Amino acid sequence: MLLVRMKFLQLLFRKPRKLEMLFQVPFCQKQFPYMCLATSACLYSKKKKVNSYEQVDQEKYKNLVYSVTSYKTSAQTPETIFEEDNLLYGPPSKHRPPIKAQTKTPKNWVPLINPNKRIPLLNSDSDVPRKIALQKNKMPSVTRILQQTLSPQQAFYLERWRQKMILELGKDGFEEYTKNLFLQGELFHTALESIFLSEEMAAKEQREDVAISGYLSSVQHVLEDVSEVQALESAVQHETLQYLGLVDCVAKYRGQLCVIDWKTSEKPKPTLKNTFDNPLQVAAYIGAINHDANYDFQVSCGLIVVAYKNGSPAHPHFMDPNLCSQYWNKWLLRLEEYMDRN
DNA sequence: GGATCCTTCTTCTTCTTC
Repeated sequence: MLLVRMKFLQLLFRKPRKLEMLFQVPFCQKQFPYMCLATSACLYSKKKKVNSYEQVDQEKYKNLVYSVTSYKTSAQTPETIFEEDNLLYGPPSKHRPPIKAQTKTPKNWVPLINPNKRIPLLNSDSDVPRKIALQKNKMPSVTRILQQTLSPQQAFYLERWRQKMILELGKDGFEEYTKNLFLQGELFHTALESIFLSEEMAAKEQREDVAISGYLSSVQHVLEDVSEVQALESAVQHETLQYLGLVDCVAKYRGQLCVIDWKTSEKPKPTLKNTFDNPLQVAAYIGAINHDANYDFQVSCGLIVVAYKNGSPAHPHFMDPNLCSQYWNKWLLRLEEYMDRN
C-alpha cells in the first residue's frame, strides 16, 4: 500500500501537468471528473464509509463485488481509497474543486422532497399498485428533456456510434437492429409487470419467450429483494416544474421505497456511471412523484437495474437519498436548459 | 380508428510502469 502511494506521489511530482489536468477541466467536460473525484473524496466523507455494494448479496456475488471494488491485483476497497484520498488530498472540505463548478446551481431550485406533502398516518395498504393514466397536455417529458439536452460529447459519441453501425449494417439493417432492441426492452417491461401483478399465466408464457427469458433470469436475484409494489408504468407529473413522465415501478428494494428503472443492455454496466443519464431520469421521476397529488407517499431512493440477455446476474445500482439529491440538481440544470431553449 | 405521446435502446475519459 505504501509503495503504491509513493509511486503515485512520484508521478504527481514528475508530471505536474497531469495534476493540473485533473483539476482544470475544460468547461464542456465538467461533470465527469467531479463525479469521479467526488465519489471517493467528497460525497462519502462525512457519512459513514459506505460500500455501495453492501446492498449486494455478499455471499453470492463476492467475486463480482471484489472485481468491481478492487483495481487489478491491489487490495483496495472503498475504505482504503477513502483513506488514501484523505492522506493525499487532505480533508475534503479544504480541497474542493474550483468554486465555479460548485456554484452552478439551478436558478429555480426546488427541493427533491416535498415539504408540504401530507401523508396519511395509516399506510393505505391496498393490494393493487396504482396506475395513473397519462394526461393529455403539453408538458415535456423526462426522456424528451434528457434527449434534447445531451452534452456535445454525448451527442458526438452517439452520432459516431450510429454512423459506424450504419456502415456495418446498412441503413435498413440498423433500423431493424434498433427496432429489436426497443422491442426487447418493451417485452421485458411487460413481463415484469405481469410478474408484479401476479398474472401467473402471462408471466409463465413470458418466461418461456426466448427473446426475454435471459433478461428475466438475469434479474431473478434482484426480484427477490423487491416487495410492496406501489405503482407500475404510472404517469407522474411535477406540478411546480411542469414536466411529466412514466415511471416503471415504485416498490421497496431491501426495505427502502424506490423508483425502480429496469433496463436491458447489450454491454455490461457494472457501475452507475456506465448508465449515462439514467440516474437523472430516476431523480426526475422521484421529484415528480413527490410533487404529484396522485401519490400519497414520498420517495427518496432510486434503483437502476441493468439486465443482460445472456442471463448473467443483473447489476442493481442503488441510489441513496444523498445520491438522489445530487442527481436531482443535475436534472434541474438539464430541465432549465430545456426550458431556456423552448 | 387514427394520431400523438412516453418509453423502449444506443456513447465512455487511457496507457508508457515493473
